[in-house]
Amino acid sequence: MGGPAPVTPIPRDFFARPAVDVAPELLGAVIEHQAPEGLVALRLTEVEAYAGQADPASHAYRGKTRRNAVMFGPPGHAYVYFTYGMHFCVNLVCLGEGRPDAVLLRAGEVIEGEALARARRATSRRAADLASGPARLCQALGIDSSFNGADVCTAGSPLRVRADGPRPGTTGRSADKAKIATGPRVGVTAAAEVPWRFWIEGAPSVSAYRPHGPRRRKLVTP
DNA sequence: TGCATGATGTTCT
DNA sequence: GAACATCATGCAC
Repeated sequence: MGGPAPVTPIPRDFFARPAVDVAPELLGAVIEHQAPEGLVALRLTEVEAYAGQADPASHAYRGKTRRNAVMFGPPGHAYVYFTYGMHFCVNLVCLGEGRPDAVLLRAGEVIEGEALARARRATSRRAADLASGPARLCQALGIDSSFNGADVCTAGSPLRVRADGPRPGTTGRSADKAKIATGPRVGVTAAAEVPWRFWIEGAPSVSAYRPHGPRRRKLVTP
């Protein structure tokens, strides 16, 4: 008795749809990681949809590989990948049944466990920067490759996603009332014209879109 | 305040 | 061998 409050994750059916439909509805939802050292929960403020094998920017575009195998599995699981030699990013698998849609979690605001999130991200001075970016979000939550394939729809799972219920006594910003904006995805060159990035208008944790120029390769003269 | 660049390793061609 | 769904830093103004 008197244990932690029961957690009701979002039902798996919610994810059994195209990522483009799921992504905007995930804004305002809460992802939380119950680690041995504590709990960190954050409200999602920025996501991107990746439309499986029809989307040139998707990791699943070229078919199933060892890395993206989780995307081809059942919906409601986490697809965690390692990139740029030092960062993790996390997606939530949608559709399923061999249709590898996914939603990339790009940013969120910490609503529980801020002390732990700050400890994990010593470089962040501002609270809004704790999970402002896909790799920062993973770092704040303590997500690494061991969470690849984790089920986020099970109450007992250390990593789960729940809808943001009404929160009496707070400002209660929710996706229902907040304005949702859309735009091009960040850091992808393929299908750059598709506005499949969704964020909560005005959320301080959302990083501004940087139309960064082409990355100049290191000039190597053999 | 804003941009240019190095760090660093896995994956795929 | 090259690309990569990035981040933090350093320097110019």
